[in-house]
Amino acid sequence: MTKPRDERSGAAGVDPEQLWLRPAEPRRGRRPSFSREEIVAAAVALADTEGLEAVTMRRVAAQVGSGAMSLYSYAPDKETLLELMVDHVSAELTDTDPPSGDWRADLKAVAHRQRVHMLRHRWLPAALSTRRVPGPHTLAFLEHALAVLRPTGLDGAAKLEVFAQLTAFVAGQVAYEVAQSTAARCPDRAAAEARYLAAVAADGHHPELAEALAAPGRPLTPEATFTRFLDRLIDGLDTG
Amino acid sequence: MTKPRDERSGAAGVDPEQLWLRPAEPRRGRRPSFSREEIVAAAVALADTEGLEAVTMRRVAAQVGSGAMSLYSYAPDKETLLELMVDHVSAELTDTDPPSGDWRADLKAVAHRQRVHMLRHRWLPAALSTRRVPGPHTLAFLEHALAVLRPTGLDGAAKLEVFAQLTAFVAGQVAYEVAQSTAARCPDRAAAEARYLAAVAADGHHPELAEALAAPGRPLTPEATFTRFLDRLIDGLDTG
DNA sequence: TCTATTCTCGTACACTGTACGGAAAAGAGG
DNA sequence: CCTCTTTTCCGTACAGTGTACGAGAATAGA
Repeated sequence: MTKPRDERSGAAGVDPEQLWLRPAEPRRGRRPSFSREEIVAAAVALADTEGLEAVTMRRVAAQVGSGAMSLYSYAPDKETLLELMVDHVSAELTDTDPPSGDWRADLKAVAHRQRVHMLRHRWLPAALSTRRVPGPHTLAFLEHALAVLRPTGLDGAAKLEVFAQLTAFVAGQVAYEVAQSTAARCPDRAAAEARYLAAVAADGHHPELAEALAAPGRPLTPEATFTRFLDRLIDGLDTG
Repeated sequence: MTKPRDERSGAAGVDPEQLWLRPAEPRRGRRPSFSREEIVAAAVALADTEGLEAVTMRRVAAQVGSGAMSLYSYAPDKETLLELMVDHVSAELTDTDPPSGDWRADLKAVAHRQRVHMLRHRWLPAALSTRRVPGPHTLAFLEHALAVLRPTGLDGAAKLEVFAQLTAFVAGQVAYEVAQSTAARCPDRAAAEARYLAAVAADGHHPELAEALAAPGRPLTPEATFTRFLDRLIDGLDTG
């Protein structure tokens, strides 16, 4: 990792006008051998199957059959490639029904779509955790969410805030859910952790933990927990 | 980055029993020149002032005045050092009053403490996003949270779930809040983004966005938004 | 003093993002 | 046709990463 970019430690990112409102075609010079779409799709495929840490410039390039440095003709840096990836998969969210009028139900549906979307692309919560400029597909989905929120009568800033916070909420829940499920996939690690917690509970200084581990209750499905939290959150939202 | 560890791609992490329940002292061989506490504190200081990406083995070592490889006598790898950092700062959360009996108020106080804690250590949301085994300080705070939840009558698994989800919620909100504030610190970037959004809004395909930007309403403070969401979440929680 | 054990840390290696610059390809103008 | 300009392609190089290895230093028990 090296960042000899001129940017000083403040914020990063590329001019969104140059990125998303591209000047179409320069019609001069060598024709590109690849498309941005193709490269971003390869990066997404890599992240989907092997995780975000497998997305390196060299591996993406190998996937599309180019040299590593060629990618820099399509995205100015890796950070931007990640932004493109996020917007690329957001295209899966843009086939939306018009709002039904019951904004709470519609908003819950929005959140559920986001959840299954993030579960399909498990790297999304991590990729969303840094600030990004919304691309066209993200904006299309935002447009839908704003339409859903229209009956609330909230003002502009409040509607945007609700959408952002809801997305952060879903990302947090999915990140936790994904962490849980990958931890459970490794039984000896899980067993070691259980032994450790049992040892802590047995030391006498953690009576509440001891009791919680002793009386576990029936196991909860992540989806049910998500739905319960989400319902509480949205049912309680003030209108106007 | 290289991970020639024997672990196969499944899960990572170190045996928590060996990590947290350490055998005290071996009383043989060369005496350690540093303490784990000292090293972890240096890493935390680095993360607090320069961000998580400044926490490299070499920089931490330089901070405590050792060679980079010496750190591996105190933590088996960087991942573990991060776990130690998380638990280290969690010590700031362990001076808790006993539950008042009003569990909703107590739980809101827990979340607010977590929020200011994460705002003090802005790298925490990112560090928490991967699965970690709770260390002693984290367990002490968990013990408090479980005590707070006692009046709810929830079973063990449900109480643990509520705590985990609440933590994920707070982390998500704080991550968003931090991203917002660092973006606002760079005025030309913010202006470029505003121009971009205005251009999108003006294209006629985003009427809701156009209206939201045109009627912004008065600006919201992050804390007020957090409180509103949190209250809705907790007031709506079912009891047992 | 010898030996076992532990910590210290210089060196080395595989890997990262990316600056640089030359070569290749394509259109425009002669 | 040749050039000029512009754009893409990509090999090479470099600074910086986590960490394996192993030689040396320090300490405790024999």
